[in-house]
Amino acid sequence: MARAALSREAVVDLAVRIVDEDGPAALTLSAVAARAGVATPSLYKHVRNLADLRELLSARVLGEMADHVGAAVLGRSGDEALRALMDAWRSYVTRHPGRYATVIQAPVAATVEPGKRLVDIGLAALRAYGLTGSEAIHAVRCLRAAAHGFSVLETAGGFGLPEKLDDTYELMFHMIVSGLRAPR
Amino acid sequence: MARAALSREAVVDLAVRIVDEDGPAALTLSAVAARAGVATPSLYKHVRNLADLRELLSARVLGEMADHVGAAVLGRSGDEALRALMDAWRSYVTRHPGRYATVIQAPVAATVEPGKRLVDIGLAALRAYGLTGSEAIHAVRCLRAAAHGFSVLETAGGFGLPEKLDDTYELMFHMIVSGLRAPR
DNA sequence: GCTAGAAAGCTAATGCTATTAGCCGCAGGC
DNA sequence: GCCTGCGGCTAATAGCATTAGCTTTCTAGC
Repeated sequence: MARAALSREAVVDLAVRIVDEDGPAALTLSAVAARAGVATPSLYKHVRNLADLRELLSARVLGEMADHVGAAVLGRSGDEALRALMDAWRSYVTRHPGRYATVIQAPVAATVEPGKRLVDIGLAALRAYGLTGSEAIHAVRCLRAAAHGFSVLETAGGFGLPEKLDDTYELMFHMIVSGLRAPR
Repeated sequence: MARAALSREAVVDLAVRIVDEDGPAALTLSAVAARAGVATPSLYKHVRNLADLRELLSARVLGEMADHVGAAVLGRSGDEALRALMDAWRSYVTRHPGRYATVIQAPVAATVEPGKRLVDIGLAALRAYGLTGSEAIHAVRCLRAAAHGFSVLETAGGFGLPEKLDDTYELMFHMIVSGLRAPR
């Protein structure tokens, strides 16, 4: 191999920093090249094109989220596990809004693997609720929808009303738990 | 006035058609100009720049959504009103995924007015639940988070699992109603 | 130690995009 | 009938992604 100054992984690292610092709109190959101290076309030796980089970045971020959320749920069960899952999701998005925004507008292709992991983590968190098969899948989807919807609300500024988002979060969590407990 | 072939409104009309047909990424001033049968710089007579057009488009779409959702809720109350609100939100997004995707990645500035209207509609839909002041705001936020989260799930393909999204939707609605009824 | 080849960089060039500057013609008010 | 401004135009600039083809440099095999 020639000078291994750059690599596929290193390029994604730089992309992460860019979306962290300047938001997803700032993710251009020029910006990455500038940070790498390299001419723009050189990046094509590591990445197919900009769309490819975006996919790799999404996969990376979703993988990180799965790690973070998975670690939080580990060793807990019942309401506590559910709480840990939602809290972890929220805290990841709060800490890395730029990364999360990238994933949202991502193509689905590269994110299926970490996506499945997140589904499994959700299923594990819900184990104590005694949901079977499809019912569990629907519940996990609701968790995902709630977590995502709330995250967008929080990072977008939530209509700018003075009410505390923490309280909204509590209500949402209450809705989820009530819905899981109450018979249909 | 000279030939009023084009106008601010007409430009936004064309933008709507573009995101409908080719998605939000296809919204460029070139594309709009091509549809208008006009040179690209001519658009600057009607619109400040691309960002401005995106803002106008977001405002338009969110206004449409408020109309659609508002009409659905009108004359209903209780669970029925809530149901109508969520159904209308979902159906709008399903019918116009491109428009909705545009709003998501919008700046907040131009969307505050229709956003407030949507909040008011939500408050009206929840009137029968006897929520006071801040509690009602939190509930509306939860509705918005749920509707948005589910919409993204639905338009993005929802992990590709075989379970019917209609059933997920029912569970989510059940969660909301349970949470609103059950005491905290 | 030498050399062949590939990996990883480079420059040049193309084409698309937004955006600005400045020009021209027509319509309506005086 | 003239003047003004609106709404179009062309030309030009600059940033971006992407491709082609060249060069350098390291490494592996001998």
